[in-house]
Amino acid sequence: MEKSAGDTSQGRRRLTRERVLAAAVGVADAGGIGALTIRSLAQELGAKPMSVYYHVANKDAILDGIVDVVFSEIELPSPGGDWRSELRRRAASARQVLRRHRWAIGLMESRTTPGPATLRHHDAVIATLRAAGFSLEMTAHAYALIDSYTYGFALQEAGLPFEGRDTVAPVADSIMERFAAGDYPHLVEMATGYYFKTSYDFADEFDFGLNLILNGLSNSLHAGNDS
Amino acid sequence: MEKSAGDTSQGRRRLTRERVLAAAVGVADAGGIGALTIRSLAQELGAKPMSVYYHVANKDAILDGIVDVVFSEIELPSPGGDWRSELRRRAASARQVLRRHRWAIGLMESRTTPGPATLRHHDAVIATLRAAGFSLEMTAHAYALIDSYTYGFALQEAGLPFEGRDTVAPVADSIMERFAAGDYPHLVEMATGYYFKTSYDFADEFDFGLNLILNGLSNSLHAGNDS
DNA sequence: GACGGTATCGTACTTTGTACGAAACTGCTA
DNA sequence: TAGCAGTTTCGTACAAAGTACGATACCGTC
Repeated sequence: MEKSAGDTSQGRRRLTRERVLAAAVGVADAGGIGALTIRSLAQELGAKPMSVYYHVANKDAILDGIVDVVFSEIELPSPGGDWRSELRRRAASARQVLRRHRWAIGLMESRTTPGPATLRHHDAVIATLRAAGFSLEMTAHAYALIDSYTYGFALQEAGLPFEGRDTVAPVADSIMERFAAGDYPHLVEMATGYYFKTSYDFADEFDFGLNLILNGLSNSLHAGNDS
Repeated sequence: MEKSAGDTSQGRRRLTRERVLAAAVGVADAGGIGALTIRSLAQELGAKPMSVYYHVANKDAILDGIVDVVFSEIELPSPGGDWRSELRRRAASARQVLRRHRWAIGLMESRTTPGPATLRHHDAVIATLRAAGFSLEMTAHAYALIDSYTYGFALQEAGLPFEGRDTVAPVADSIMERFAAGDYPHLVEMATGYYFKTSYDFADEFDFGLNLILNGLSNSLHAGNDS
């Protein structure tokens, strides 16, 4: 009749909202968002399904919660430093985090109640832009632009059937079969002539676009106009 | 004993994959993707649940299918015309379509098997870039950039708790309560000083970013280098 | 050692996807 | 016209998942 010993795999100590959310992130990371059920979550926590409901209102609250957890993992830009490198750093961090938690980007659409980490994140980005000298209007423009690009890139990455270098080729063949009819000639050209080269990694595209955007914003900033 | 008369609301004629998918889009548009169940879909079609399974393998196939339907609604750019206006047109169309079907953007993450309309769409964009004189490498860059921005913008729009002008103010108050503590000062500054003005419409941000991107790409094209 | 709040859990109901096979329908041939 | 072979629709039933409700176990305090 020992107390709090002999756990299966996970810790058996008291549940908390934080532990619940952390476990939920773990389950989603491991098996996709579809694998995240109250029952699987409870098992991960070494508890019974209904126990998690003491710490979380319902599954929607869990989804809101883990989105906020994901945001909390993104490095914040600091309004003091050079705005371009700060924003570059946070964009790179955001992309890495969203890569680590592929399911997150698909969740962001449906969650309209941002958590504290999410708000803090947005606040820091706006602060950085304002400190750099952007007007309110230009800050809105820049903010929408940068975030759209960052999350959009992550969205595309999440939809790719392969990941990184070397995993492209195996997938290529099965995909190419569907193109046998000769439709989509330009897609085929890009695929065979560029994408399917083993040296290609879609992730490398990120920097090109980000640089172009930051350069454009820098010009707008110094020119002082908005278009 | 009349034949094929006296329907309730929807047509009672034979089901087809197309009708099933169209009805699915309708249900999702009306009540969100969460409202799309086999049973609700069957009711919309004036049929019984199991009947749809003759035309569609399972629910996942329906999700794949309606994503492709959404893509089919986006205007294609034509490789002949001015590439900037062509891409602007298709970007605007894409945004409108994704606004009409808010649920679609959240679905794109999980669907890794693109349908014919999706492939045709991508093919047309690539064709336009190639026709404009972009190299394979630059086409890849431009493509990733433009699409990331377009879909990312739609993703952000979908997550907004309000829509368009005039609907901002009502939501503003309830949101502001959460900021009472004084955290997020820059977010508050943007909100009160800019976003919550009744003249503000987030949708207007789209053109600014798109112009900046197209200008940047145009420069890269004429300069002939990649960075 | 009794007690009141805190935390966990057992049971059971509802919703949803869908397997399985039967029934209804359709066009065609004898 | 009757029968037949697909083709299409549907009835029944079960498993997985969210969660309401109330009971039980735990835990620090007097």
